[in-house]
Amino acid sequence: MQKPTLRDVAKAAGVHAATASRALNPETRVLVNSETALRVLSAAKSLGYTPNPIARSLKTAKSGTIGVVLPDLTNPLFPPIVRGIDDILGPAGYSCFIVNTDNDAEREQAQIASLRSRQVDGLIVGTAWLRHPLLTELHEQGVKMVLFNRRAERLDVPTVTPDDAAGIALAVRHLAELGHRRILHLAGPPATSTGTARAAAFRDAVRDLGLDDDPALVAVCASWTEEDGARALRTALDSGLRFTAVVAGNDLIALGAYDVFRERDISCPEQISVVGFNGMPFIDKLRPPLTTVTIPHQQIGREAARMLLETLQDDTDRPPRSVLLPVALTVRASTAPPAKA
Amino acid sequence: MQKPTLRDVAKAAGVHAATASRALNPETRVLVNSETALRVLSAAKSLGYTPNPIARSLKTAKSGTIGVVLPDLTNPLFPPIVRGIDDILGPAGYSCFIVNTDNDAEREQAQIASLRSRQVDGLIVGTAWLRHPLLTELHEQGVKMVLFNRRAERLDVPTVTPDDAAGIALAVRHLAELGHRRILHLAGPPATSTGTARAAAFRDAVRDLGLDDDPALVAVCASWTEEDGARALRTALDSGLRFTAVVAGNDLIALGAYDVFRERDISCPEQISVVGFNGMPFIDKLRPPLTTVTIPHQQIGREAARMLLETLQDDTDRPPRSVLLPVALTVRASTAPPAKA
DNA sequence: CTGAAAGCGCTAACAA
DNA sequence: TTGTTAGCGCTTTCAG
Repeated sequence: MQKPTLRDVAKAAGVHAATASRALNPETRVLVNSETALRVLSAAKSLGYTPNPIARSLKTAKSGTIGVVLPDLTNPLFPPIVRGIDDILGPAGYSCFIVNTDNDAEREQAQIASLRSRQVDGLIVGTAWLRHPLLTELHEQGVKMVLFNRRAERLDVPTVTPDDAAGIALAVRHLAELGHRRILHLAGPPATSTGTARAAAFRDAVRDLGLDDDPALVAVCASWTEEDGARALRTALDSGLRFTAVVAGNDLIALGAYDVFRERDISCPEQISVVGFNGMPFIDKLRPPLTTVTIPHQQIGREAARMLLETLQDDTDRPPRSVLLPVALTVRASTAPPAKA
Repeated sequence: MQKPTLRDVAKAAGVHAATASRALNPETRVLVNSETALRVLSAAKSLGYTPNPIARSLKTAKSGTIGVVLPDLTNPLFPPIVRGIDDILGPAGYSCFIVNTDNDAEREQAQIASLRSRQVDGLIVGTAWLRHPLLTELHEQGVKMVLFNRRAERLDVPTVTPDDAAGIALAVRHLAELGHRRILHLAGPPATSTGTARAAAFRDAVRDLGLDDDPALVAVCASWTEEDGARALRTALDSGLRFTAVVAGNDLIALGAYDVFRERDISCPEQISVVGFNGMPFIDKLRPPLTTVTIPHQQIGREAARMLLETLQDDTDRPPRSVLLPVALTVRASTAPPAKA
């Protein structure tokens, strides 16, 4: 037995396919006699009819699918965000394609091309660079999109990010209150908004609190990874720079710091304190449990999804609003007062 | 300017749409004069033509999409598997929809229904229960699927799992060699193949090695979570049961054990050793770093994807083969010789 | 080897 | 309020 089609339902209800279509679609149901509609609905139910979204898409030029563009799903930051996205998009009738760019521009281009060829209705993008020609071009072509986590310059699209500045301020204040005066910032790549925003916020906080404002106390990591975090910290240590605490650009960089501590027999927090950023799952179980700035992962996903839905809904090109989500400092055992020198 | 269609390409190449279609499709290209084909190809390239998979799907009744069914993407076990799946399916021209069931039968049914309505060509399922009426029914309806991680009874579909028995044997032998004789197994739910297989393997290993074979030394967890792992361990401890080591059904259960150790000031590995299962990301950074049975996550995904592709290819209902992937014991600091009593 | 024609399942004018 | 008609973009017989 074949899967029943709209025509089968129509025949069973004794109406034309068009009428059945109208009756089945909540939007257009008002156009149809309610008795007829009921007849169609019950016919559909008894046949076990489910509409074929492919056929609908072909007609309407809307696929009911969304592309989610990530650097790497394997980064524990993203799964909760993806869940958040799905929590909103699923009930709204959309499904997601997830692609990984591995921070590679070419791969990103290919992946997004593939998404577009699948006729996704919109994009939720977590891979933005400050300068991002590809995204700019897509936006100019009218591709609907929302950015999350990172922003892009000169790209007027809705954006959902954690409150980077507030988070860093919390971290620095916490360390200052513990008595630290020389704090190293392991900054993320300056090509990302999160990298620059957090670094800027760090300098601001240091000045506001009257701590040692030494430019050497900002070390830049080439990527948001353990490896590059470790590398930057090693360089700082080797240069003879003195500091008693580290504010890492994110949790992975903080993990890189942990690796260096182990290599060099530095005890944390006794010799050096560390604060992370993001509140990745399971970092409460590390050795030592990581003090970090917790961001609302799921909520970032939900908010981004909601904004995309809005964007898809009204065609009015009203100025995109952007959202800063509140963060909180979660104090654990990786921070303590500095050792009395 | 509109996106170019096949007809545009055909017109530009001075041929009929049908010919263009044949030329563009590698499968049918042989049917067409190679000069003509070249003309079509170059026309396509210069117009920037990309085929519309929706239209193709409508005609061919194949969507080029696959459904991936997980308990919860947020469980760190799954992202690497999903990457593995994608690594194979992407280049083969497929895209994935990922759904989360949250171990809820109703939700699973709804999610799979949604996948089917999107006309997915096949399913890669990581949520199998030993008795799984829904999957059985789908299989009877001819839905193509591959199971991974967990198996289902009386369901003749290809399956990719880690070698549970070998892994548990490695874990038990390791502990035995350290000198442990009374080992507690925190078993996963017996409704899952992994739960029963690992528990059975545990009893076998204990007997083979001549360790204390006390039935009380297998405690069953209600789910594969930290909470239920902790709960089971607390009960065992409260009952006065004596043991010097724990083989956890998986890493999350092992994490639950860690929580109990902290609650009760039990030091690991000095008082109790622990071995996990799965080799989740980041467990090397726990306190203490977890000794665990490492499974080849990405490879599980890749293998499952490959098997699904095979299944989709030949319609011959040849008996499904199943694959056991090799595992390895990764020894870290959560295991040590038992304290001299 | 290529063209003509039909149709996948649905929706959106337009007419009645 | 309902039916008629046409067509989304592609593939696939069937002729030629």
